[in-house]
Amino acid sequence: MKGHNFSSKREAIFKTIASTKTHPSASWVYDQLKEEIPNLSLGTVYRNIALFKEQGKIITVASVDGEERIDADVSDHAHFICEHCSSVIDLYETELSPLEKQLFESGFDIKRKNVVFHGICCECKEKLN
Amino acid sequence: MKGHNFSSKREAIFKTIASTKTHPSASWVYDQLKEEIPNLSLGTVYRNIALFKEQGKIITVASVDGEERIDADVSDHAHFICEHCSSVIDLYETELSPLEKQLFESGFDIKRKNVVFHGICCECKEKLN
DNA sequence: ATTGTTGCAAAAATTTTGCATTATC
DNA sequence: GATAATGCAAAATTTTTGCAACAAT
Repeated sequence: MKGHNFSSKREAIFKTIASTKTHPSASWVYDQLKEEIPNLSLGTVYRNIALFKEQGKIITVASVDGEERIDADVSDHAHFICEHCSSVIDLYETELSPLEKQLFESGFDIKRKNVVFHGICCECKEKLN
Repeated sequence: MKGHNFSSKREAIFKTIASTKTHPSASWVYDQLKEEIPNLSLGTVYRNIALFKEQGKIITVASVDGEERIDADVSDHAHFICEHCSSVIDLYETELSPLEKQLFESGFDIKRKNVVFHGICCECKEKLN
C-alpha cells in the first residue's frame, strides 16, 4: 500500500505546506526546505503533493502564473488572488449557495467548491496610487 | 498599436472560441482550425488567446489536466468541472455574494469572480454505476 | 526480504519567444 | 513603406517518470 506513512521528508513537506498561509507552489515548498534538507529533490516534492491530494490532505486552489498553488486548509473557504502580487488570500464564507442544491438535484456529485476572486488586493491598491 | 484588428486567422480563432460551449484549451482550438487553415500555427493561437484576454474578450475558467481552459462568455457565471471526463459545464447563478460586499469594503478591487465546482457530472455518474 | 521512498536526470507537456516572412493598412 | 501578425522552431517552464539506490517494517 502506498503511503506507508513514515518518511521524514514527507513529514517535512507536509509541515511546510500546512504551516503557511501563502498557498504555496511546489517550487516554493522545495525552496523553503532545501536549506534544511540539502539532498531533497523537487521530484519528491511533486510526488508527495500528488499523494497528499489523493489522500485529501491538501487541495489545489488555482493556477497562478502557470504554477499550481495548494492549500492544506481543506475546509470550505474562498480565495482572493491578486493580479499584481500573485498572492492568494483566504476568505471565509459561511453561506451556502442555492446553486449547490440545484446541482445536487440534477444528479451532480459535488466534491469540492472553489470560489476564487481575482483583482487587486488592498495592499497593492495602496501602492499603486 | 497592437490589435490592428484585422487578421482572418485572428477572426477564425475568436469565432472558434466563441461558438463552442466546451471551454476549450489552446490546442483544442488549434485542432479545430487546422483542417480549415492548414498553415495555422499553435503559437498564433496562444498569441491571440493572450491578446483576447488583455482585451477582456475571453477569460480563463480553470486549469484542467494541466491545460488552461478559456471561455468567450465573460458574463458572471459559475462552472462545474467533471473529474472524470474533464468537461467544463456552465452554471448560471443570479445571487450576489455578501462576501463581495465585504471585500469591497476592505479595499479590495474585485475584477472577476470565479466559482468552480469540482465533482462528477450527472452523465459520468450514470456511466459509473 | 519486501515494500515504500527518494535522487537524479531525462522526458513530457504546455506555453512563450526570436526572427525572418507575410499580410494589412 | 510602415506596422502588425504569423510560421516555424527553439527555448523556457512546470510537471512527470524510469530506474537504481536507500529506508523502513
